[in-house]
Amino acid sequence: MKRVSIKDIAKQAGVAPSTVSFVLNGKAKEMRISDKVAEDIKALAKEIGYYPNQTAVSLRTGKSKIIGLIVEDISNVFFATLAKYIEDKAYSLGYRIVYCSTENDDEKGNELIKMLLHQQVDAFLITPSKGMDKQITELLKRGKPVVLMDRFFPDINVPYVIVQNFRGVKTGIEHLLQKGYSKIAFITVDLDQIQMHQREKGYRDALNTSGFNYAEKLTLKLSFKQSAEASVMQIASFIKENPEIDSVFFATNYLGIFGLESIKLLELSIPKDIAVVCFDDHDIFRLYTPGITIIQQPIEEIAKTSIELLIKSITGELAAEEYRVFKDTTLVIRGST
Amino acid sequence: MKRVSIKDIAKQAGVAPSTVSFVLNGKAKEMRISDKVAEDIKALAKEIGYYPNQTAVSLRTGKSKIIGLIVEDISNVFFATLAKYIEDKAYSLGYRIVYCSTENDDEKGNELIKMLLHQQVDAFLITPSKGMDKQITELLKRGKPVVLMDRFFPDINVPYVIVQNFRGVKTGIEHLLQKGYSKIAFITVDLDQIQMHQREKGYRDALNTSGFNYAEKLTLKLSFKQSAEASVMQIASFIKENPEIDSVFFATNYLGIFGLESIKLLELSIPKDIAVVCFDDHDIFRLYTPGITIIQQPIEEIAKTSIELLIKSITGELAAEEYRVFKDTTLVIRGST
DNA sequence: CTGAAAGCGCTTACAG
DNA sequence: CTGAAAGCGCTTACAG
Repeated sequence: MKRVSIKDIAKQAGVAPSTVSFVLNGKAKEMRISDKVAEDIKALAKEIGYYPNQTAVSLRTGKSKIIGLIVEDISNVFFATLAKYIEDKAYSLGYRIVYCSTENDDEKGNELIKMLLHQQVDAFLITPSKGMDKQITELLKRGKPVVLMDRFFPDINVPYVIVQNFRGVKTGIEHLLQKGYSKIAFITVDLDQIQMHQREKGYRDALNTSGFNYAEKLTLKLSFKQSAEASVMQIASFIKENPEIDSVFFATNYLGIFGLESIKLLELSIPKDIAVVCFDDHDIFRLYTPGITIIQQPIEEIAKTSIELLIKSITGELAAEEYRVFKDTTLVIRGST
Repeated sequence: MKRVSIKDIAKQAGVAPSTVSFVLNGKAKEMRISDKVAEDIKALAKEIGYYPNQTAVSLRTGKSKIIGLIVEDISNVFFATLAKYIEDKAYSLGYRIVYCSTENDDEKGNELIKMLLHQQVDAFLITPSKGMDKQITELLKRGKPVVLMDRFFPDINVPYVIVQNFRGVKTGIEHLLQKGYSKIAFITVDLDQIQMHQREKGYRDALNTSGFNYAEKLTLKLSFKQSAEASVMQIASFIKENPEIDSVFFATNYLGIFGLESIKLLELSIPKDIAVVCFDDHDIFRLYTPGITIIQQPIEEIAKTSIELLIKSITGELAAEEYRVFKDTTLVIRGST
């Protein structure tokens, strides 16, 4: 079964290939092709089951309709979920997605970007890791549309979609205050990232504007590099040393606490009467159920908006004011009534 | 910055484009092009940073070097992990991966296959759901290489890579017997799938060949369609009604038990002194730690072998004897010493 | 040993 | 209103 080409249709319809192309691309009116001819061609194309050869279109137009999705690790739930929503949205807009994982290896990321570039990828959707700034600048220099998700570089002028970190944390803290908790421990990591700073600011701000005093000693910054066990131990003794603590806010799920034993241990080291709120949902918090409060990231929205920005960027409709998009988080109380 | 084409190199090297093409495709010897010319061209290409336009190559050769990965849901851990390993392997072999999720919707799957087909995808890697048999037959009819993963259709003659279901379960049961457990409950679902039959057979066989009697009443088949709560209740009363039970073997993680509450409830309804073994690792079993035994599926091996078969199939080197590949499971005792 | 030419399937100025 | 022609960048018989 040979594939039908535009030529076959032209031959059968008794017109030139170009006429067929115009009709099928909706340029019949523009090219002032008679309605009858246009209708005939459309009917014939449908009957025959014609479908344009995307490769030929790509070669001719220089557009592949392929979006490169670069994440840290596609097997990670967060990125996989993101990928799912991106897939949905992109396919409905006529784009395909080619994915790859950098595994936080800048060299690999570099290599992948280079490859995708040569493979005629139209545009890029990236959740960048720290060292990818140069590569992204390079993409922009080459005129490739790029949208960053979940993270961003303040120094690079590129569209991004991230979460309302400040506001999200503030809502979570206010929720605790409303419930009558006021000695709120804030547990975070020592990463020098904008998101983390914003979250910490949300904590302070919520306390101060609510008339409670922000107490620096209730903030615990874990070293990102230490072992899961060390982190758990640190949290446990922190809580013991500050018996006034009535609640804990985890600023991130990237606390470096992995492995079921560590998580179990963490659970055991937090007394049952201490309320727990955490930013984003992850393994580490699966055990705190029911009653735990989650500041949930809107993965679906991040995905959809990112694709939308990217498409706009491809078609040149993206205004500079739209470059920065912040999505609101949702407060979810798990399993409670 | 304009892209360099084969023509540019030809011009600079003072030869014809075809000569450049031959050299760069390693056909210099075959075409008896002088070593000097060949070396010059290679050096020039490297210096200039030449990279072939894959779209043009695709159009000309009819090969896109794109593999379509069709799974049920890319956001699911199992499939996402599979995707990760497939990505690794495929990229190293010069293939890209376009993914899509069927969401167990046959119509959507149909649509996706059709689309990928038109988008010039070279070959397909599929974890098929029940209703995809016709679509897969259609692909084969069109001469597209296909490899199935994790599931298969006994009636369709297509390569597949699955797990040693029978042997895996047998190993798990024997493990329990060795530990001194002999009243082993077998909990499965009422799906009429080959895998499930093989697993049940593994259970019986292990008991019978070890000199213990297979007792049918210790097998519980849950309805796949009922709610998570109903399943948990059924399991709980099953265990209560059969107080001789000293251990439980879960035949699958697709028991329809989702949601943390249900899982917690399940955990509570299984007395601590009952040993638990389960086929494959999943949310549902995360809480049973430490001490739980997992019959782990080799996702990485499934992925790698599948790609290898697919590539062989593309190049026409796949012999019929290689069509069926069975991978061994691994017995993992979680968290115990 | 090497080059000129055709052609993959499409789009799009250009000429009637 | 419509068609002939060029060209996207490559590969591969074919001719010398």
